[in-house]
Amino acid sequence: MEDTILLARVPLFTSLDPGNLAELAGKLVTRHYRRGETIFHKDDPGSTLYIVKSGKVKITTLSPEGEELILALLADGEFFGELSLLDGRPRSASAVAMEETRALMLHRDDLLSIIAKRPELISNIMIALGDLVRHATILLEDATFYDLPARLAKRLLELGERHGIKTERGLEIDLRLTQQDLANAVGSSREAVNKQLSLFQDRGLISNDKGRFTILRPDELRKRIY
Amino acid sequence: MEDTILLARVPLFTSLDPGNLAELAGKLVTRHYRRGETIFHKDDPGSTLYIVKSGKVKITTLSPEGEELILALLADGEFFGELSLLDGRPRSASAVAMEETRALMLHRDDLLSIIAKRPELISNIMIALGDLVRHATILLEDATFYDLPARLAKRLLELGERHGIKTERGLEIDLRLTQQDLANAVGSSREAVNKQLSLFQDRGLISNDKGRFTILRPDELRKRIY
DNA sequence: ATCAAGGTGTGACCAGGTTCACATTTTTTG
DNA sequence: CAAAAAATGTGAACCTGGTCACACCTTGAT
Repeated sequence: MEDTILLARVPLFTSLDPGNLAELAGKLVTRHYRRGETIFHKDDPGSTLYIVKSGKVKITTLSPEGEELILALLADGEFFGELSLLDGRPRSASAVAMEETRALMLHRDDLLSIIAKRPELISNIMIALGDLVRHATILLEDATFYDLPARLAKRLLELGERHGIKTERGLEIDLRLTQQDLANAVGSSREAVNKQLSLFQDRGLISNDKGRFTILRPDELRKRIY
Repeated sequence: MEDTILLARVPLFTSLDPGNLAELAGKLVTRHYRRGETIFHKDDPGSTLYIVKSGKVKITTLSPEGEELILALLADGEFFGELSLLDGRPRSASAVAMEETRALMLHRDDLLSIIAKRPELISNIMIALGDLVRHATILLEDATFYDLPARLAKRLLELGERHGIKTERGLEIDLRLTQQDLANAVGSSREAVNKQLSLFQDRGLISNDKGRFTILRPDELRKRIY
């Protein structure tokens, strides 16, 4: 079963052996989402964890006026929704499919029953929650300490590390991102991001082909961060 | 033992019975910190959780240029340092005593041995970590969506809820805060905060007596948030 | 009680970024 | 494939906050 292979690559489940993985895989259901479809809404109750099989998902919150803030961008092999599963509180953010997406759903009870068998899992879970705290803290630091060029450079580099594919030309970010998406990911306006991207492009630091960015000179981009 | 009484009020340990609490209390050591003393530094390794017995503690990070960002302000009965204890990674922020402070120290192994006896604790722990994620996310939303007057009003109201003492005049925040502290807590400059505080004061929303703020009209302050 | 260090109040100036307003191009979908 | 919807590029005007520069208070140490 291919799901077993996917699960084996999920950091949460590294400590499981093939038998556990197969058992776990047996409990999972795959769901499909269309481009733009909301997987769950902020403030909804929910106790499911999702593992992306294919496609891309953004984790977002909205301001009172409806502006979007992107907290994370996820691709296959990555998971989300763990927070509400673990602490039992409502969703802290929304999850939206950015393209046709398939995801495995894991329910709280199924996770708990695996934990009962393999308590070592708890340490992976702590690390996963810790990552959420640490990531959110870094985003906050970025927002308060850095100006737009720095934040944009930093975010592009992070996306390159997380979603990058090495090509002859550089590191291609394997996501289709609009300028509005990028603006929502750095907490700025679409226009300002457009102008800053043009500057980066003019200087040959990045290139863009129909929403796919390539980082041409990571070293130069990194210099813009301070 | 008075420590047992303190422990009983810590949310992490609500599910423990008096026997467990007494046993736990036996393992704890009290440490003293002077005003301004650093309890731990960001990026240090560390696996201790601290419970404030008396005094006030701020949790901070620094920008490359040395500007401070205050992530949280803690008073007695509150705990900090749980993140590194739980995920084993270095400290994600620093902790500094804002005044003469006493805190109980709990080591990872001691917590683990209690968990082994009372596994229900794990759910409290998940909630504690979840709170960290949710709090950091809200700070990020504030930073990206709200302007200075709104952030300042919001932070003052939050401090009132968390550290407030009801008096005849209003809700007094039981912390001595400089304008610089407040600026660091809302990600702004000391001067801008000074001016905005003056406006709030002129309109009778708050008052300040030697670093102790009182919220006189919470309803009016709340209106400034949008 | 004195003086240094730290905190506060305030104005002038400046800059990064927002908002608005379009023209143009690209992508999606019926 | 055509029309509609989204996304991009760019300039002008505005404005919130940051920085700088001081004067004036408080507070804390000795």
